[in-house]
Amino acid sequence: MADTARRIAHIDMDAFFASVELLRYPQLRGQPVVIGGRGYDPEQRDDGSYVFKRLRDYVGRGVITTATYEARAFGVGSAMGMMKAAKLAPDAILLPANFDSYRHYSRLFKQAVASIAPDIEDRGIDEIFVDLTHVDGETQEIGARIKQAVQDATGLTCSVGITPNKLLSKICSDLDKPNGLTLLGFDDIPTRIWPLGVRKVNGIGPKATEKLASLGIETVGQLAQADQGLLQDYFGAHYAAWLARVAQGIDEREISTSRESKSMSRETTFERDLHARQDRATLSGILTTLCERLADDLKRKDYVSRTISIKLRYDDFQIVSRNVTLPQAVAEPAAILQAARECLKRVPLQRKLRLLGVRASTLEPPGAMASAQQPVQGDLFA
DNA sequence: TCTGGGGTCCTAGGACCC
DNA sequence: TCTGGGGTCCTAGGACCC
Repeated sequence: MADTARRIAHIDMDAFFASVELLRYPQLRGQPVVIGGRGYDPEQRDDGSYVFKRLRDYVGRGVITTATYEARAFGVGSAMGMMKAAKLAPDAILLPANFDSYRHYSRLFKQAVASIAPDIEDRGIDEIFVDLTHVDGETQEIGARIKQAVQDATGLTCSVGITPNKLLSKICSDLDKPNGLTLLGFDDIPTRIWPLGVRKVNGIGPKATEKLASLGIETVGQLAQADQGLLQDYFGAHYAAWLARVAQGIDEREISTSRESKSMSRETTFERDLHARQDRATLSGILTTLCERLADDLKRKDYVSRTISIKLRYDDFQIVSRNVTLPQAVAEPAAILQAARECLKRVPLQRKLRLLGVRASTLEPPGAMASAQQPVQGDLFA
């Protein structure tokens, strides 16, 4: 289908986790608030009021997952380490993440949009793509209706971009945050898109941005003018061709309304770095728990897995992974644990560890369920 | 004591098969 | 005294996204 015929919306909830928390704690409205960390909750006084933790009081590892716009004014943002954030905004209110609550509001917001336009592609807990091509009405008016429906269902605002494709809509939903509604057509690309930094493009990350900068390419417009041979030399034919299309605002991808999971995983960062020998019992317990949780996830979603992987992050942040593909798909915790131990044997364990993870991929419906597994054996993390 | 946890997709090399 | 060539599966790592 030609892009000119399509109307694609990208809908992004504004500061989602933090906004949900403000529904629960409206007294914090207008203040810098960040979500992150673990192992604490606001303390409730006898009179029902709360004692909130400040960012400066936090000890431990972790990152900020969301910051209110008041907190962002201090330079605090998503994925920033807590210690760094505490230096920038020591007095910001700190709240722990409450994923059950976010999932609840996520469902409400998606249902509200679905009542207006049913062709929805899930892009995580707080954003979606929606195909409005066959929805009656003016684009602007549909956008306003969607925002109102989300507000009515959740009490939360979102930002919406509506353009002929996913690439442009994703960029546009970000142009007027929070509570924005941005429409754009192909004719607007030179004036609205080309001045933007390449990093605004979904799929151009930190590495590619840096590489492009080294070629003197900072904006999408400069990318559009770049020599194709040069891009190929630096990025390979495939990515170079994609970059060229993206710079022209070309993106033919369809909305994908349902997708099977490709993998499921569980991982955890330890409160302190652990050593394979000295902390063997602790690590063994953690590995067992991860495998049990993963088995629960598989069971809940009704999958079995043929490939089990482990992931380690050393104290120097180096990541290694090992995986094993089994003759029979598995879902039982003991079988996953056994496979994970096999993987562990093949990984260097001299350095201290910061993170341990287990992943299940090559997922299948249970069908012919895996036969009974051998009892777990071996010494590693026993 | 900077730097979470859950994902997807791509690349590249080796094994193995016809 | 050359070492085809395609296809698939498996493994490990890396970029990127929310």
